Amino acid sequence: MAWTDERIDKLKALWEKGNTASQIAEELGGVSRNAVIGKAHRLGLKSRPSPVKSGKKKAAKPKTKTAAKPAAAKAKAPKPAKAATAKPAAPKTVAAAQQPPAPSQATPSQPLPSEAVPSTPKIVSVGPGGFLRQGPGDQQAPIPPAPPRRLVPAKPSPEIADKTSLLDLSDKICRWPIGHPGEPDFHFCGAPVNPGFPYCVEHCGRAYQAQLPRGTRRPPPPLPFGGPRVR
DNA sequence: CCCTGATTCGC
DNA sequence: GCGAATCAGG
Repeated sequence: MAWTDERIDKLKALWEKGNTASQIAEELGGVSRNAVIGKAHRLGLKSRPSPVKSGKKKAAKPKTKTAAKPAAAKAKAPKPAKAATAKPAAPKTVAAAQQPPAPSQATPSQPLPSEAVPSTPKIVSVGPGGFLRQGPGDQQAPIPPAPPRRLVPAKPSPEIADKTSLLDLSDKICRWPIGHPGEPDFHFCGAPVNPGFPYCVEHCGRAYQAQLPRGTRRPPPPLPFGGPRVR
């Protein structure tokens, strides 16, 4: 079974939705669990709670079907794994509560010019509402906003009459979740996004306002506010 | 044993 | 690129 665009799309959606590889495989049909996992990794999907992680070393697995060649020894070097070289783990949150990564020790043959360490490698700007905004290279909402547990916005928008499902998400529609994942009527706002943000104008206000530390909250920004420049 | 995802490596 | 085989933790 070939990995068509649609199948890949579904794989992504289901994977990120939290389905297990087995479930995804069954859903897609024609593929094994391993195929799903393999594809997921090739797609660069992030790993989800996996039982086996490693900090342990992996045992080598000599899987030579036709001919066993221990002598060859392959190029299968035991992965040093976390060598802790200059490899930023690419933190996803830009929240203020971010912790500095463990200081890597000096790399051999790479004398550091000095301790000149860029304090803010990422481009971050502040939007009118006081929330942080990310540069184009690093997309993703700062923090998934905690959606209202028991309160649902009266009526988000008429467009979602058909329920905006996970599969319907795009960068042009509001991703604000309505309801709780798992509920039969769980869906997303689906309204047109505030340009440059993952949510519509209304939900941008809610999402980012909620990010502000307690005590420093300021009155809700006058809506609509328009990110970079709305014209 | 079952499940899970991660990884390897022949194809 | 694909995925069976294998590994390894729960």
